[in-house]
Amino acid sequence: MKIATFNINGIKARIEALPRWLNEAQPDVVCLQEIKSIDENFPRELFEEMGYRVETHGQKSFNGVAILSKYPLSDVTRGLPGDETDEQARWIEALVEGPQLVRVCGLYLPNGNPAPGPKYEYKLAWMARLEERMKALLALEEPVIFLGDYNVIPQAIDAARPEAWTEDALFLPQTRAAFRRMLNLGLTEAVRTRNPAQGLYTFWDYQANSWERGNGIRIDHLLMSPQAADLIEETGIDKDVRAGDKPSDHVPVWVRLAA
DNA sequence: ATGGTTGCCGCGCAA
Repeated sequence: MKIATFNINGIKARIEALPRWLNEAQPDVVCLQEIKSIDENFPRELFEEMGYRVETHGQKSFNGVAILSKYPLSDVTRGLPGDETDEQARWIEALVEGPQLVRVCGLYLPNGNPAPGPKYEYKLAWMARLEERMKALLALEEPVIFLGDYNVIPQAIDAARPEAWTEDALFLPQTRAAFRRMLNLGLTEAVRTRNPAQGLYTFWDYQANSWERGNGIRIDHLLMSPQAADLIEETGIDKDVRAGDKPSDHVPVWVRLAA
């Protein structure tokens, strides 16, 4: 079972690139971020015709997350618990009823810039709520994957030019400490645990020829519960997608599980 | 490089 995360930066803008990648990569489950669409405008039929179930948690213009799955989805939850006043669509959770029962939590963690400021405070508060949700689901001792755009550069080796990010909300010490706390709950970061190499990136800014210059960062992650980590067979970053026609600024990241 | 680019039912903002 192949499970992926992909920040598409707008479903309308990716109406060709996303199906193209789905046909090539054949993932069973995909968590999408930044669909930038309300539920009613999401082209669900397009993906249903490709054999996917579709669950969305949309928002007008900004944010918005979704899950595509070749297997039935149940127990769908929209919105990260812990703050009833939070209106931003950044969290969707579902139980995938495949050969393995796996819970997937698709997340779009706030960017947080500029820092310091209210946006950074919101990011840190959101990360605290995420940690609480992780604790609650880890207590079930079942396969769970928390995957998406974390907007966190975990270490200096996760940026081509780490010195350019020292004041950025994606790389500030408080941000990295909050991410480290999540790993310390007992979660395994799928890509890094399988590949310690430098130069693994998942995002290249549209600006300043970042892609051509190799100026990337690694901010899209899959965090696995112990029961999910035990099933990992392979991980990957579909870097070539960034060189395709009308690409997102992020590329897909995936894990293949046993069975 | 105080710029640069992309997407959003835009009229600036978020990334």
